[in-house]
Amino acid sequence: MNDEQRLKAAGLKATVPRLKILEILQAREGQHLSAEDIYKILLENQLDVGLATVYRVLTQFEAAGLVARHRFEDGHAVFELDQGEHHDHLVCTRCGRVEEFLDPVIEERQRRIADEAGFRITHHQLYIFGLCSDCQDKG
Amino acid sequence: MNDEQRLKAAGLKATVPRLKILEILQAREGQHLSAEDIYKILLENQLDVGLATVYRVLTQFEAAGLVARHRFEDGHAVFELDQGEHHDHLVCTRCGRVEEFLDPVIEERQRRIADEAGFRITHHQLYIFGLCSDCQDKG
DNA sequence: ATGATAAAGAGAAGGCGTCTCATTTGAATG
DNA sequence: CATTCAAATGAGACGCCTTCTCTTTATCAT
Ligand SMILES: [Mn+2]
Ligand SMILES: [Mn+2]
Ligand SMILES: [Zn+2]
Ligand SMILES: [Zn+2]
Repeated sequence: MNDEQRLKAAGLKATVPRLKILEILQAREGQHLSAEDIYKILLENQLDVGLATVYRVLTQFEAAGLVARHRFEDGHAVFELDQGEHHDHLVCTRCGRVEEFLDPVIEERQRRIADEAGFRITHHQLYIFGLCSDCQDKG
Repeated sequence: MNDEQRLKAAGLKATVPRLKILEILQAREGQHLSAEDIYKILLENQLDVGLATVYRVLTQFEAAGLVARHRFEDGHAVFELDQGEHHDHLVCTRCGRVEEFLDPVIEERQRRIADEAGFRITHHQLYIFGLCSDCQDKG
């Protein structure tokens, strides 16, 4: 399935901004990009896309399950492609380094906790903040 | 230890705004209040405190370990007294209901994950989002 | 190709939080 | 208790990320 088909499968028209943003996210898997980051990349590639469009498209992608939105410590959102395989994050509060992990035990426990509270889970966020090995040395 | 002593122990002068905000938080344990909420409560009590002061004090309280700051789904921060006993949250995305929980297994797993990645944990955030039992019925 | 409709671009507007600066307050001192 | 001065406050301006509004443009079914 190509990008155009992926968008249509999500109920979205295959427009130039959407295709380009999807392309950018695919080319940078593992990274966590802000809307502004993506906007700048578009401009660098001679693409006249409005910042508002970037925000709109990312929100639509999120609703369609194509991307995940995260709010690490500082408040402004970052995005990454959601390839079906969920993961959580370790974030260094000094240098911003991000490590990804997946712990089946934690995932299972969460389901159980929600179950006991009568909640039907839609999603969750687990961010572990701290200092990475490099930053522990640098004080 | 009374409130005045608690503030001084945290290296903060015992000022009227600080004492009142601490009092409000204590009177509403279990709730999660925004800066605006606290500001309104102060005004209702004939206390002329600026909103900027509320933000400043809450940030100082957070740094001193007196309160915990959370960012549930919508982005704006809420605060609660930090009584030493950490807990995490289940949040209903429809009605805003919040349930608190503490899972020793999850806590332990987090320490282990951080350890293996060489991170020194400072804190973490775990929010489970979904629909509470009431909201599942109402569609 | 044409038309109906969704989407985009530009910039204004919104909302939460922070900063600035003149004024007041706390608490240490005499 | 009066004095003193750094620390804290109040008011409002400001900043930043994000969303909204409105007109123009592009997509896609026919
Ligand atoms: Mn990630
Ligand atoms: Mn809580
Ligand atoms: Zn680091
Ligand atoms: Zn609910």
